[in-house]
Amino acid sequence: MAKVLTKRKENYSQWYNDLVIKADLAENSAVRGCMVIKPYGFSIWEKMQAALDKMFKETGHSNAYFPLFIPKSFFSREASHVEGFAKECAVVTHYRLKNDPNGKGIIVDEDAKLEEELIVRPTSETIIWNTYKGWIQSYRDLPILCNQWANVVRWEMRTRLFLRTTEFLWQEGHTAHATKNEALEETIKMLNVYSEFAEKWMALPVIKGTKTESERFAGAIDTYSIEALMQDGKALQSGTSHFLGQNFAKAFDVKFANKEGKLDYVWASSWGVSTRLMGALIMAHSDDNGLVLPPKLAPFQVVIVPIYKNAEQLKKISEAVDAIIHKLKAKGISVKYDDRDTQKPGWKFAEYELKGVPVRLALGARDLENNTIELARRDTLEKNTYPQKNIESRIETLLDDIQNNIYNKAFKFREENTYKVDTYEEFKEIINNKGGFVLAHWDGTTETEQKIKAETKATIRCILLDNEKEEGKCIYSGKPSKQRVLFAKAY
RNA sequence: CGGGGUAUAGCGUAGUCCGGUCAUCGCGCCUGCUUUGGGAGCAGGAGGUCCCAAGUUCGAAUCUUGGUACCCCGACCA
Repeated sequence: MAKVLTKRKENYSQWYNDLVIKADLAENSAVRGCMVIKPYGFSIWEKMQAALDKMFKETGHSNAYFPLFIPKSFFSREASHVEGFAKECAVVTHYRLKNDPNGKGIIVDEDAKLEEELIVRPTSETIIWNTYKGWIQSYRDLPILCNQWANVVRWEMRTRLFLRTTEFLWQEGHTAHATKNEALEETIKMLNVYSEFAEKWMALPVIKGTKTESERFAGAIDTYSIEALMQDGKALQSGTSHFLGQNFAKAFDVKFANKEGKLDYVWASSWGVSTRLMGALIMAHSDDNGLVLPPKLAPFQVVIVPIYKNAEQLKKISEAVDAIIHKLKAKGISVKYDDRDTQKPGWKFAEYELKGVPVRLALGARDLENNTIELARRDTLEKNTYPQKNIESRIETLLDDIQNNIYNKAFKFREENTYKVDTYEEFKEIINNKGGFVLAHWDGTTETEQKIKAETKATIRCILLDNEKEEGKCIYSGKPSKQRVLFAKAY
């Protein structure tokens, strides 16, 4: 028992840290706040990228790439944008090192000071809108639908693997439109792409909504987000889509001639998801034995472990396994055959459980005699022996079952941990003791929101999009409210 | 940036109060044999700038001073 995880009940955040390390997903690097994403973790991210990228392209977007560095002056163009990001920017001031004249190592060459400092992008609206100015003259140039896969840097005070790191990987879409309506439609369309990805691929139920003014993206008119509930009762913002209005067009003077020949500012959206989704994936489904991966995002969906006493036996087992692998691959199922003789079967079982491989097959001498194979599913930890014949069809069905089962489990958890409350006492009781989503009336003021946050640490995660209107009274101020909003403690 | 901690082998640790057979133990690693259907057993072995620097002392992982790094709590965190 070399690698045991802290139990979720004992210390949820320790459990998360243990899991990330022990499942070989990522580790802290020599650079404070920056992580190394290890091959196994990165291949999950690649699966996410591939699925999202396909969805972006199917909705008409193209990938492009913009610079890592942004001239400092660009940031001051949009007032609230700079205010939102100024405190967490990494700044490049010099472009050369030299040998220390005192003989100790190398130092920054003060003669190589930049005329204008460069900011390492925390997000790319400014450099992109500066670029779009050159691309747009007429309504015929619109819309522009670009996405970029990139790394960004935000100098956070406290970091956690995947959930908040100084450098992280993400995609950011930046679109330009001739009309307000079209930009708004785009914003909603991409929010829906995100929620579909979360639910269909990550098996993660999410709630769609708009952010309140205080939680809004710096520079946006409206921020939409998808919110997921983690197993410890905290919310994780898993993706955002912003309606930017004409804010950035005005800041970067991007005008176009419309059909009537009149000049107008361009309308914009931007939207993104990051490696934070890895954190959501881990925390939503995993258990005290390790990671639980949805089959659609698992680096390999099936692992096969041979159990043998000698080389001759292994050869026979491998022949039977090869036939099964062939049939699985024909069905598009990814499979890994682990016939290493450096690790023992029991070790491999524990290892692949820790890594969340959805289906494990084991085949030994006993099975050779009976033409059987042992099948274990990760989500329920059930284990059974079946005939080898048609095992590929059984697995094909099973993978769908697992995908659905973990979604349903997460959905049920969210349902059981979502509360409607009408008094502040009840609200505090749930937020402090149970956690989860709380639907409550709010008077719509930032002041009330801040007071609730200060007293309970709970914030308004979003104002639900598909929420029925309901008259009520704000739980804090008692003032009238038209609908409930979603509160939770958040990551 | 405030408050509190920690730094000993690849990882996790004991020892620090009270200076001297004190560098401990577990995991991991290497070799051999036996094993292999849930993280194997036995035997042997390798691995150390006790964070760095200066000081006190016959003698420092241990005491003093200064530095550095990291962790936790808070503040901050579209």
